[in-house]
Amino acid sequence: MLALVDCNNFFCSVERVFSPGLWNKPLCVAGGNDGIIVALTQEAKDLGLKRGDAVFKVRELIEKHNVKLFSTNMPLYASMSKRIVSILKKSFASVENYSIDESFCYLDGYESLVSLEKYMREIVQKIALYTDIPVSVGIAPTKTLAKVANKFAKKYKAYNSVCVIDTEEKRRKALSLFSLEDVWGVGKHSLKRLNDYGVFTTMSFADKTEAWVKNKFNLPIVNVWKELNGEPCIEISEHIYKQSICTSRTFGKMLHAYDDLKSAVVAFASSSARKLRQQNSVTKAITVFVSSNRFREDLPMYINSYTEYLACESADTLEIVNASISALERIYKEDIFYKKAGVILSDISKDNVMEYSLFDNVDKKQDRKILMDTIDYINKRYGTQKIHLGIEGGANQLWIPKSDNRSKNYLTDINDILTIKI
DNA sequence: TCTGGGGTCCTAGGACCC
DNA sequence: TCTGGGGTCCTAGGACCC
Repeated sequence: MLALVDCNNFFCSVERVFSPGLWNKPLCVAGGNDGIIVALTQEAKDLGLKRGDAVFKVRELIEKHNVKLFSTNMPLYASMSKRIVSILKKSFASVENYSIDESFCYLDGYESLVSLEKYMREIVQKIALYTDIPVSVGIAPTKTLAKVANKFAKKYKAYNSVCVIDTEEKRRKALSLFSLEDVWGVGKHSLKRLNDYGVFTTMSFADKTEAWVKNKFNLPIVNVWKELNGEPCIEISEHIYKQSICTSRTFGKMLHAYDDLKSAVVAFASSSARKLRQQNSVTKAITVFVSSNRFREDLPMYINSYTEYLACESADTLEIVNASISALERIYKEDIFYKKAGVILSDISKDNVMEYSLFDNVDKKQDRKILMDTIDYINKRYGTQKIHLGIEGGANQLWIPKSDNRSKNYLTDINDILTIKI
């Protein structure tokens, strides 16, 4: 058995922790550039707002009902996420941190507990006590069934935050009430194909024979089918480090001049390099992509990318930045208004298996390593961007996305710590 | 005026080998 | 009419996830 612990409306709940007056009010969190809604509370959903709505299209609705709108504040959410994961890690031997707001806890060895359900409920209370974040728990023999159970725990108050699928009877009951499009791993495309074959409900899909499913679908859907029938197929995530690292932004305004675009790309490359070093990894491939505004039909459309390969692995900001500049030089075109760009690092491995080039000056490598460590140390201690490359530009970088409604960094910046008056 | 940012896994098909 | 048979590795792009 395993338990999926999932935070309710995570981004919104974190904002509410620091604005307690908002617990029963409608609130939304917008994505980068305050472009689209990425998270919203039940109260906001009840007003007709949806995840993915373009903010400018629903502005009227938001103002009419006095919906509180926040810009994304990832450092705040990441810090809160860490606190919740650390509570789980103290309670279970094996925890897989699946996403910023979800973790799988493996319950092998915990079966002897009088009641798993009761134990999980205590953890829910502990998380609420320590962090104020409401979470829901789904317990089942497979990840996909735990996802199903979790949805029930969220949807129906009577479960009191914890739902268990541990018998065949409960499994069949849950699947007959569960919408096929909500099944983990069934996307738009697969849903349509299933519908075309006359399969419209989760139960009828699970009740198909294995031969039928294998004959018509590829591995991912076959695995979903097995998991719905109680056979675990999705392993514990093996990757202890990311296999690709991306930093990309939609710009606050369109960029035209090469130098402006270059500052953005350099900043993204530099940020990706920092993330790379954080997980003690090195990269060999640096991809830069640029794009015009895909919604502007009156302007020329342009999307392109180029990948530079390093002679040998590196986590050195200067090397990665240089590679990204030469990639940008290959794809930059004049007469284009750029709206988005990004830098992707791939071909990543652990830095302890790093190769050195026969033609490299070893001293230089060591010096660079010390330089990077020092920069990371200073930026960690005194704030990101305290030390950065000159070509990233100053404080008025043109590419910086809009985020007018961003909350403070209550948990990660000493200057933003809340003052409580008693 | 304004339409996000980050990941993973799988597969088909090309390039290459004997 | 016939035009080998069998592999491996790599990559771009699709599908899906939060």
